Amino acid sequence: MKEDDALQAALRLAVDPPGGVSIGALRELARDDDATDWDIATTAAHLGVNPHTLRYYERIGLVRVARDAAGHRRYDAPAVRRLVFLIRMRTSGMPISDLRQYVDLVDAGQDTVSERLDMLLEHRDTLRSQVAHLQLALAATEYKIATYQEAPRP
Amino acid sequence: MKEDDALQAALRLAVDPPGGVSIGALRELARDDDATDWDIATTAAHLGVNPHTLRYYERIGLVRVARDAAGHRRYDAPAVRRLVFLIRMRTSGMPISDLRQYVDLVDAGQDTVSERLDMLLEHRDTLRSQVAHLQLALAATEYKIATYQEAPRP
DNA sequence: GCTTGTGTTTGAGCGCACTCACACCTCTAC
DNA sequence: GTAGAGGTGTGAGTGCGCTCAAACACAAGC
Repeated sequence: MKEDDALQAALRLAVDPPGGVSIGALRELARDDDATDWDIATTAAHLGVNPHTLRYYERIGLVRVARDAAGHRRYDAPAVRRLVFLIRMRTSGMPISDLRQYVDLVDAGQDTVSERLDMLLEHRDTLRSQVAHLQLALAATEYKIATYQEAPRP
Repeated sequence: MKEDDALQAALRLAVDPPGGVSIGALRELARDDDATDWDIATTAAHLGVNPHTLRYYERIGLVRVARDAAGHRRYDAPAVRRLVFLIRMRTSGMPISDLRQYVDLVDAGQDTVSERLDMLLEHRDTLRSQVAHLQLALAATEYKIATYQEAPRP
């Protein structure tokens, strides 16, 4: 029981991150601005990815992107929102094949909602065990750091 | 001082993962049994990796492993402990090149302790921001799950 | 009008971390 | 003594997710 409290405390502390994701960018993205209309370089910069990656994602069918008169990509708010979601899933470990499957389900309409939900539930479980694994590694690393710091030669 | 107690507690508790690594195996590994003397298949099974991976790690110089009369690898407790450390670092995102560097420092003796410490500190920061990132993704996923679950068509 | 900058498509290339194929070896059990 | 399971070293192959190269198009500024 007090074991449990200590765990909670340890986890809460381990979670508190100096140097995480750019909050400003997230806020700006969440603003859901209907005036959003970015070129590929701007979009890539805001999302923190390579422009090549955005073209690649379009090429493999993860997003459809509008073009201007010159044939250049224009990213509006819905496109950016989808990309934010996709990139978040990707960078948290979901493979591209699953993302393909997911967007195919979305495109297939409302009757695929339960399948999508299943995918999300599964990804949630994956995320949870990833977090647990990383926290174990973090604790082990901190332990080793402590042994190095307290005794010059352990 | 209470830092230290918390660390001990965190370590002990963080080792207890819901849906994570095999506890039995960890306990067995932690037993630091001087009688440990496994063949490659047993070792791989306990560590949850492919035997090929263990040969690969040896090939690239991450570990040195003793042989029996037939030339077959025998993994004793120190070898297993090093592998546990290496695999933990790897599966928490440290690239092989960094592991190479780290073991080279270890092999170079005591005067490299501060460099090793720096590497560990850096990896700790990486781990912390990884955890933060995953928790953000987890929150986003749970939010989406909630929207799917509470309203049939959001 | 020509350079510079930014974009386009498509196919090819890359880096990482394994993972496998192959040819050979060495026990054990029958 | 021979089959079969499990090992060995080494070079090659694989899968993933980008990332780049090449050849071309347009638009603005000097």
